Amino acid sequence: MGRSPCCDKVGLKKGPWTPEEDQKLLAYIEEHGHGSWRALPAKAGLQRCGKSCRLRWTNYLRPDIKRGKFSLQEEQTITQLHALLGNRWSAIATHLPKRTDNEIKNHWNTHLKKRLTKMGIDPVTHRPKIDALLSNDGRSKNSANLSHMAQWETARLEAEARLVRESTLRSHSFQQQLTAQSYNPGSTSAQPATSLDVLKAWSSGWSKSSEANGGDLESSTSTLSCSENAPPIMNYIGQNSDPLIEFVGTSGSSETGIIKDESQHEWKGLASSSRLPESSVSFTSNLHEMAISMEGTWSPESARPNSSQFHVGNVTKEGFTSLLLGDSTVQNLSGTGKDSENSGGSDYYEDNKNYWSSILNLVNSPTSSPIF
DNA sequence: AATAGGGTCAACCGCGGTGGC
DNA sequence: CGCCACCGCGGTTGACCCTAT
Repeated sequence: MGRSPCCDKVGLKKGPWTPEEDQKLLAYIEEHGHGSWRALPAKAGLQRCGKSCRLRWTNYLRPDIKRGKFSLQEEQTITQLHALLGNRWSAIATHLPKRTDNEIKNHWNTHLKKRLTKMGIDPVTHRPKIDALLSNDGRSKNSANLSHMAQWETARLEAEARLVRESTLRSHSFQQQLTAQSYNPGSTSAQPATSLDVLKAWSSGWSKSSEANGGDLESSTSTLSCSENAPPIMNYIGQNSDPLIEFVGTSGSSETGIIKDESQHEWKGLASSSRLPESSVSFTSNLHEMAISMEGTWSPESARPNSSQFHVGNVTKEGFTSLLLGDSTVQNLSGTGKDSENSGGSDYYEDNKNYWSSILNLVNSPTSSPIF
């Protein structure tokens, strides 16, 4: 096809860069800019392919790169954004100034992911791995989950479509801003920006509609009628008689668990066949891109003492992050008296709301990417 | 001191998206 | 409209480093 031969060309060097090569590349870019990466190596006198030069520049030589250990703040940011965006490292990197996507990806894979795993949290979904602890019959548990998922996805689509309509009516100016960002040309970070703004809009839209409707939305199947306090995302949990907690991050990778894959397929199928208004379709698409869903099953058993190493059922996502970062004060959360039948109650919702609020704060932060 | 095993991270690979022709 | 060249992204690899034995 039209793919460039790149490094397959004979005579081109591969492997680690020497200081001399670095110097050549630096000197050339400082003087001329990189221009066309493909043409650069010849002009700079390098026996490398353009791709290799670009990578070396963006991941190592660029002057605005911060190297060294990640701070706790950075780790928290990565964890939260990963919960939100999945493996979209470039999008995550836009919120960590001076860090490259490659560096963040490596740090996640070698440190943060392992820490989460050790804590019994699925690093893909950012939810506790409680199924195995709760059930001696993992298969039946999984199929129970799957059967719930179709319901959740249907309800979610309905809810989102409704929110779209409300949001459109309520905030025309917001829509203009959203549209402008969606079509921001040449910016690879535009998509996450849009998605996160959608989250913000959704959150605010919900609180308004909640006030207007007394928290009771029209659809009998809607999951938006369950909690007075929770933001809409949180409302996807708890409609069922089972309190639910599951975070399914839509990442670019395909090797994740059965539940996540099934969820995505369900979603796509429903989205393609649903009769949403045009604007809703794009909005919904963005929401899906936003990579947040919550489904699956959770049982009060998980909140009982001795049910697991820590009371995962009560640990909020904020708690996960803090646990990950060794925040003992939040660790205590998991051990407090929330192991009753009220596990899925207001404290639970409040904690989860806090988690997502922290993400929203994160993306709203002035130190974040200028796209916000 | 030698070495095996695990961890880390820079670099590569291959794919998808996009724009020009 | 289709082809091609290019760029950027995410996944993977492998060389190097560190630590335990």
